[in-house]
Amino acid sequence: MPELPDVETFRRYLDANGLHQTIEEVAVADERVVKRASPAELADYLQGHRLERTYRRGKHLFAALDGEGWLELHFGMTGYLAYYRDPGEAPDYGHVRLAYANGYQLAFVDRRKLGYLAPVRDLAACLAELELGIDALDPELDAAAFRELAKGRRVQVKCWLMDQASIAGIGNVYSDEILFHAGIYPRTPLPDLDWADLDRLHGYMSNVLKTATDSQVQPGAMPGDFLVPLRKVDDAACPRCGTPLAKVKACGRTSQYCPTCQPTP
DNA sequence: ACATTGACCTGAGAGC
DNA sequence: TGCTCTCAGGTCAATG
Repeated sequence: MPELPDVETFRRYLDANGLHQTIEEVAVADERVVKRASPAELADYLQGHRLERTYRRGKHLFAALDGEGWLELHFGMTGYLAYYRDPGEAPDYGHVRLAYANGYQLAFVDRRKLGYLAPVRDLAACLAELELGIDALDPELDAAAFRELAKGRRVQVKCWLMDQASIAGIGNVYSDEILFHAGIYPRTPLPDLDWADLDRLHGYMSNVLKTATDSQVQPGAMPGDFLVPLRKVDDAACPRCGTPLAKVKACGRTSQYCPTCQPTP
């Protein structure tokens, strides 16, 4: 799940549920999802404090502690948050749990353990170290800035969209979605796109990411011309033209596309 | 520079 | 039913 729309949805979930309450206890069931600290250090870092506000850059989520410091949350491929009171509701694979003073728990759930939590003492330094580019939905990333970022790059367009150091937040699923709406074949070299192509791509990037976020990343709530709900459907047809969708490897990832709407150059 | 592959992890789903 | 195989929405390092 966790591309920009997913992480933005998690951010709103955390805003609605996990802020402004004192963390009484931190339980780490698997230390592999704790980075840059031992489980004891993380517990020490959080206990007695509150999370006060959130910040998201690309696929990375940060929660500010009261006083100094932040908590970083990265969701890997299978991570999400669960806030609950009844222990019977505790999800499987909740590798880290924050127990709040109000009796609720916030679990960091990650079946494959490719995500992590980490204490962050200096947010600016952390962002620099992660080498994250501008957030894909940052208002400053207008069409002109988008063209500027593409300048000089010779990668395939899908690789570029997924390059977190260039633009942060787009992964395999939403790069496919964006390229589908823009009518661009995923393996097209970036230099083959003209300004009109890049402007169109930029427009659909914003549009697709906002639309997916608005639908809270529920495939059933997305517009009828979205590919996301068709990802795991065998023999799916293009929602626009009915051509059977095809798959191709790009950037080492399986990419779904419509051979008619996204012709190979 | 760029593309590809394997590793990190582990479960879900397909095929036998 | 149970076993084996392949694949999965993210990154990173190593290799061509």
